Amino acid sequence: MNLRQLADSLGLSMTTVSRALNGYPEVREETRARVLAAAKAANYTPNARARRLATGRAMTIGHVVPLTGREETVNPIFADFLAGAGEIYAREGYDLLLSMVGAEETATTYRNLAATGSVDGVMVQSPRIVDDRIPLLQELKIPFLVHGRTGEYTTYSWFDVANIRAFRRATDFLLDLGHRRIALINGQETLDFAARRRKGVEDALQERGLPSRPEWMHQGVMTEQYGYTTTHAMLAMDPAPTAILCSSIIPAMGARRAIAEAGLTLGRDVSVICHDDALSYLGNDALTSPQGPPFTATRSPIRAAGRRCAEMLIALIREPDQPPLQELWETELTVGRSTGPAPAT
Amino acid sequence: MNLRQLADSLGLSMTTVSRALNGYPEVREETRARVLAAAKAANYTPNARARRLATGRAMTIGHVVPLTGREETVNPIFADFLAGAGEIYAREGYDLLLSMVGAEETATTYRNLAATGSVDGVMVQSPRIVDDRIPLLQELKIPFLVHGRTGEYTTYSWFDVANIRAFRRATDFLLDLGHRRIALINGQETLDFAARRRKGVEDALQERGLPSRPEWMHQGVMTEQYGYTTTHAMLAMDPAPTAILCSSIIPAMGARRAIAEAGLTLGRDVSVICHDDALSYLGNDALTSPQGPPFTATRSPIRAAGRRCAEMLIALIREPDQPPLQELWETELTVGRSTGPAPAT
DNA sequence: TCGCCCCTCCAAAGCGCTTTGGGTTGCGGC
DNA sequence: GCCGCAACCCAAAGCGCTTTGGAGGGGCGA
Repeated sequence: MNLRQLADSLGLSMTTVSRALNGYPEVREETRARVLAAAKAANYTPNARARRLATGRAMTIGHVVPLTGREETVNPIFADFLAGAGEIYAREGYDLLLSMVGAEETATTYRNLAATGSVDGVMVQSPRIVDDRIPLLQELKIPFLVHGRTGEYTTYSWFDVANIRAFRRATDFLLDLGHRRIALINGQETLDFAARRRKGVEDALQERGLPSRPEWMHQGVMTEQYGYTTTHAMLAMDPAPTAILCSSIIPAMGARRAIAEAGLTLGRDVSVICHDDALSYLGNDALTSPQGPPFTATRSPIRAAGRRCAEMLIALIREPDQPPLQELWETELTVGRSTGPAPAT
Repeated sequence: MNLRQLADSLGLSMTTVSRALNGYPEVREETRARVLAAAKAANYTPNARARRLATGRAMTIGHVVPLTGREETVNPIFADFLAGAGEIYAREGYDLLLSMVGAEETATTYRNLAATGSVDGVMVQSPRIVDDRIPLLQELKIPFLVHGRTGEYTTYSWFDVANIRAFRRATDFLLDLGHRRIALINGQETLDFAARRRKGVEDALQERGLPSRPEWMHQGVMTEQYGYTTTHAMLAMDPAPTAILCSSIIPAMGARRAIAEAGLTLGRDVSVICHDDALSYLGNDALTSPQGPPFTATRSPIRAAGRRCAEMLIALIREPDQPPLQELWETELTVGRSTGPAPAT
């Protein structure tokens, strides 16, 4: 069933039927009702391909998720981010076009999406400290929103969490507990968010006149194994750190494993704070444990971020000539069972 | 730059240019070369929207990922599965349309995708024991591949791993180690794969004349917390199980946490076997640990499954009238450090 | 030289929708 | 009775591509 057949069956023109269905005012309410009833009865849905061509809008948003590292690891936050964004897209009638490619191919991918016109806008994730995707997308004149930020960030739209403040606060929290030997297990510091987090840690240390010791400042792809091996190695040092900051709950779980394996107790012998994106299958809430959540964490639900990013991007698509939208969310420090006063030694 | 402009600039018709670009034989090689050179110089890429309308093919594949549980948890395997599938789609020129919706809305979503013609085929994931999506898609006459299987599974195309055999084998492994008190932390048993895994466990127990004790057979959404709370509760029982099978590495990590917290040693006091989908950020390989991988596991890389599923689905799209494709992969039992002989008691 | 065929290329007709630019009709005001 | 204006509705022109059904011209055999 297509528009022409529906129009013929109603004895109306395609124009009128189209207008009736799309809510235009030039059609009598009685006629509109007839059309809607017939469309429903015939189970008619406009062909999206034709509509996209006719309107020039793809009603589709592209997410290009970069795979990182040799193993092409998928950043685990991305599933929940997508779930959040997808909620909004579905509500607003947008489709989601997903493309997962190695970091080197992302530029080509964006270029292609723009050239073929298969999307109305794109989401940019995990920006690097220097990231050519942003000038590229500006050149391509395609609406985009950056989740995170980098470089000269007054010229484009972004959504970010206050990474420096979050990690500064977390470090202060450890310092206040008496910790002086503080380590960082960070994401890859070519990524902007990781660089910021490191700065937060260093700022806090510096303010108290403490050096940041290179042998305790680690960066890498944030897997569980990475957290494990790094912690394992650091615990063998003399002196060993008494507290560890982790850039994500996943390496934090690896750290926990290494600590347990070394016969130490988390939150007593070694403290751990991580950033918690509130991943749905790695919950860190207190629900099930009356003593509080397992990890002390800087918390910022990634799913909510996905929702907000989607809203902002859609706003940009609808009103392309507005000034850049920028939004910075604070994180929340939730105290859990993974931190405690620095051991006496 | 569109096709007409390119054709005009070359002094050729749109027909010829189109044919030259798409590799049709009715064009002289010299002309084709000229066209290709001009297209490249002008940075011409055909408009995908127009092409989709003209060809009637969407060159897009839909993935409808069901969110499960009250928290609308995203199954963690889905990111790596998508990464695998996306690799193949990119290679074959297909786009990936992603839709994440609650389990109740999946039917509507499929119906919509079919009606609007925005996809050429769809991937069905996490089939339930009775799943109305399969008859629905058959009725809609849209090519689909089921990742997993259910019901009368001769009539449609699917890809699955041998879940019964995998968990039967894992249970036998524990039994051979002397364990007699064996627990299962399973996924939701309305899902077909979870039901099969349970059957595998029960078959193995039954063969040795052992009962499967309901208080040790658990099912739920496979989060880390779920593994933790379930294990925590079981360890407080008298007698407590000496071995636990987990349906995924994520609850297994929760189990490990509960075991450590109870002052017990994994692989000595309590053994754990899990199914390992080889998630990229939760690696279980031996690379970094000479004593072997952390968990003994039935292993089946989900990313490879994604690749294979994509290949099969594309084959179905290209040749819709062929008999159903069906493929069953075996899992591999990798022995790690989480299992050991049953304790003496 | 003629006729046929093959090699190249082209005009035009879609694909199924939206949207522009009118046409008709009916009614109130003068 | 005529004009102007809403209120409704329509025909047709796209959107940018693919594809059908030729058309023209050169080479070859008769």
